[in-house]
Amino acid sequence: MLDPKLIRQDLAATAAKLKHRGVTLDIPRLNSLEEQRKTLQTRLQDLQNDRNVRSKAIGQAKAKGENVDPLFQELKELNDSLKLTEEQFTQIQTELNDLLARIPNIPHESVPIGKSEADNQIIRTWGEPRKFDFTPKDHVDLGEKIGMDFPTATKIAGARFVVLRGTLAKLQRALVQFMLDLHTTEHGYQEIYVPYMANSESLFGTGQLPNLKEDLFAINNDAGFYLIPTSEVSVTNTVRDEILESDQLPIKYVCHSPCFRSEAGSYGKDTRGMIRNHQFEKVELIHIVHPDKSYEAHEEITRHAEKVLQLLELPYRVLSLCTADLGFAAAKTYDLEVWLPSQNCYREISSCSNTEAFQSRRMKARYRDPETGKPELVHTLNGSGLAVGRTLVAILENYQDEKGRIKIPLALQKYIQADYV
RNA sequence: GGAGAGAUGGCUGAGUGGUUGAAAGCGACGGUCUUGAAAACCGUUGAGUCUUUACGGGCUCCGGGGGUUCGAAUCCCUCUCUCUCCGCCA
Repeated sequence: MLDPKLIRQDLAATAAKLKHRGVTLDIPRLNSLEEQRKTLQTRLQDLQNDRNVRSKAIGQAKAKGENVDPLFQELKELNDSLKLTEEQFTQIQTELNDLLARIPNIPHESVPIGKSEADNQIIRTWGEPRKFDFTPKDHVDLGEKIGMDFPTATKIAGARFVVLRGTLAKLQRALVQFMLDLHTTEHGYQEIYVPYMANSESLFGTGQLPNLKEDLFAINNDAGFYLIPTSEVSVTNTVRDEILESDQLPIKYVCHSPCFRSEAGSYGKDTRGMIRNHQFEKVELIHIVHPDKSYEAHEEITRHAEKVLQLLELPYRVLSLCTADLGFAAAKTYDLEVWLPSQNCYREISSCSNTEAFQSRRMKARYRDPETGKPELVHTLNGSGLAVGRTLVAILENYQDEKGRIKIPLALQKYIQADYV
């Protein structure tokens, strides 16, 4: 959520910045709603004040044993107009809030302006794509021979699921273990385990609701749970409605979880293999930081995700997403893209975003400023470190030999006692 | 699943219709005292929001939502959560 003050006081400039994201604000409507809100709220509060004062007077008069009947009559009339004003105010306020809740974050000034993903900016490239003296197979061809089973997954659940058996299942587990160990021992994260279902307040807090509801799996029960599309939802919401002491910051969590995405709207896209499944494993990095430190933290979290790829010796590049490609909550995002030989291109394997106060405002996640003693919004960041399913894909494809065997990366050999899968 | 008890400020905990945003204690902060510290004493100490250049003033909030009433932390309905006992169970 944007600061409502921007809508009130700086609407034109805000609209101009959002225009780069391809979002057009309905300025006349916002202005009109805001004007009505102000009028109604002032009127409502005056009426409430009037009611409070008079009601107190009744209490005092009664205590003295005076006749209070005339006072009753006045208040009954006042209450009628109060009720009416209250209804009008609530309606306008709801309308305005619904509108505000659907406005995405404002891109940071360092974000490249662009019209599509083609305008994303390459920040750096690491490693050299391997030269093959044979035609590299894709992860599906490689995987099917060693325990990657799509037909069985389809039977159990449907399309966009996978069954992994034997060493392949173990390889995925080794990747999780490796990433968690790296981030907890080398990068100073605290490991955290969280629910894989979340309520709508949490999904609203991180920005998946109301706009991105289509991407979620809803649980069909009274509690109104959703399966988490990323543990960012659960982990970031640990600080929802909290006022943290400033010495608690920064908070750095690492969390392994499955992620569930409906992939509505991506029909026909990456239908083959493990690239885009309804369920996948991810190790997520979360920072809760002082607002002055969030861009520093953004570089740090990105480096931490990169480190995983470096240790696995997987070639990758870092992109700064342009204004048109930014996610709803993000002010700035670096995507990490890993080299996939079968596709002869780089594919997203991590996304590291600074949401600034966008999520914390929705969540009321604050820290106490030691100078003023006042609560202020924290900044929140999230980054995949990494998407485990896609890392598995990258390893299969980059570490294959001519016979279709997969060499185990050096960094994983302490987790998996084999040279090859 | 059955029976019961609860949910109040950073914490403990009073408050069952009328100057109660809320006693008291603890904690925290500031001050006095002290060479310094402790103790003691005095004072301050919730959040959100609206309005205002500012000073200030107002409104809302006692788990969430709804209702009764001139007036609700207090009464009613409902939901959520917590605790105790029983049953079941990874």
